[in-house]
Amino acid sequence: MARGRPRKFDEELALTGAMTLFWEKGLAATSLDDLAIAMRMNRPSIYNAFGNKEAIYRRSLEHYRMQLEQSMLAMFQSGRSLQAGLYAFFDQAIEVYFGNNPPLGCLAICTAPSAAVSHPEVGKDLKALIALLDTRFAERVLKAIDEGDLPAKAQPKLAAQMLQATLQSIAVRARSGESKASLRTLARYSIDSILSSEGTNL
Amino acid sequence: MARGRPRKFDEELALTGAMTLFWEKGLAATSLDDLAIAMRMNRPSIYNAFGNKEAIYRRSLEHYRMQLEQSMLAMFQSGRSLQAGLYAFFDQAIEVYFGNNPPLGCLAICTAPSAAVSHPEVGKDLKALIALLDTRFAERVLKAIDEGDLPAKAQPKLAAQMLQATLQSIAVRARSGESKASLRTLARYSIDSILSSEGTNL
DNA sequence: GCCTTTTTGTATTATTTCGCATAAAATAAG
DNA sequence: CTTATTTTATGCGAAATAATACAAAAAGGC
Repeated sequence: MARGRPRKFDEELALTGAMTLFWEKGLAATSLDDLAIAMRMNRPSIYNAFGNKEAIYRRSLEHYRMQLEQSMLAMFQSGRSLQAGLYAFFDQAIEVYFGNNPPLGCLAICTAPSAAVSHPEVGKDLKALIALLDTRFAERVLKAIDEGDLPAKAQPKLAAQMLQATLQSIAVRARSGESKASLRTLARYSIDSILSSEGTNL
Repeated sequence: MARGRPRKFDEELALTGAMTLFWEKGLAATSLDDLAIAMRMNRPSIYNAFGNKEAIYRRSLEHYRMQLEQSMLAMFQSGRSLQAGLYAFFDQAIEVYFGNNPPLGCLAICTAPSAAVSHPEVGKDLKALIALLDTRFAERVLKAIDEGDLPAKAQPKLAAQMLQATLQSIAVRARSGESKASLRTLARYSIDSILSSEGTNL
């Protein structure tokens, strides 16, 4: 098989290029001409391979989500304590948010909400991504309870939502021009505060 | 004075119309044709009165900020306790975030980050708005310390940032399609958790 | 009543953008 | 070698978009 003319473009590379562009400009402000350059393809090939602009954006978001899940899995599986694991994960997230100049924050949180109303499917993708993070954080907190690091009365779902709120806020703040140092501080203090309130318990 | 031909449009009404449109579609996806209809003006008048699209967006954001400050001031000045005031403020914010169908969340948090890189002045506006909220929340927490409702070792700046993180997350979640009830619950639990961790103190 | 000033509204222009039509190129199958 | 299949690449065309030019309209100042 692999019948016709072979593809010239690298799908992985094309998606990465598209993702980078969307990350900077958002969905609406990115033109297909810009995408064609960034993906090293010409427009007809893009339509053929991926579909319209919304479809490319959603693929980029999916690509981003997969990288994020890898990162969370690393936090999970390393033998670190809950606190140490969260420190490491947030540090890594901050590195990603500041990986460009100027800092772009989080692709999903900083660009998807703007597009979510005009593009309901993007809204669903965003909702699913947020739900996924809630679940992953909650699983990690639950594990800490099972291992006796947190009291049984701790509330994993609430802690998870508060952790994600912290992450989202850091993403927006990074893109708005706040310093990396101040956000690292915010991350550590917030994690400590959330864990301590779970520990003492209201 | 008031020399030339009188203005036909209502500046307040025009700004409200522009704000509504930007709130739904964001900066990039909103065309000047759409704006002209929403503002009940024709394009040349818009350029004359407000300038280009970025300038209109920034004016809309300023308009939004003023409404937000009013809301925070109300929370401040009423005789309510810190917790009750925060409950009321977050309830009101959630009502705003769900005021349209579908819910649009927060104009600033949901649409400005996407535009912030291509429009650096919008980025500065966003940063200033976030800083303003940090300050206002911190002032309120400080007042609670002065009045003996929180121990002196509480950290107003951290609590303020965590409160704002909660607010921002609720804004994004509202726009992504989560239910109003779940976000009210999240608000209350988060406020309680933040205040309790300030009360006990790490 | 005339002049100045400011806004309005029609129209225009140049550019961008999306999406596709069409033919050539490149490969596998028979 | 011929045919079928898939992708590439040039380019087209219709629509949308931003921004401005220009004359008419509507007010105040003298």
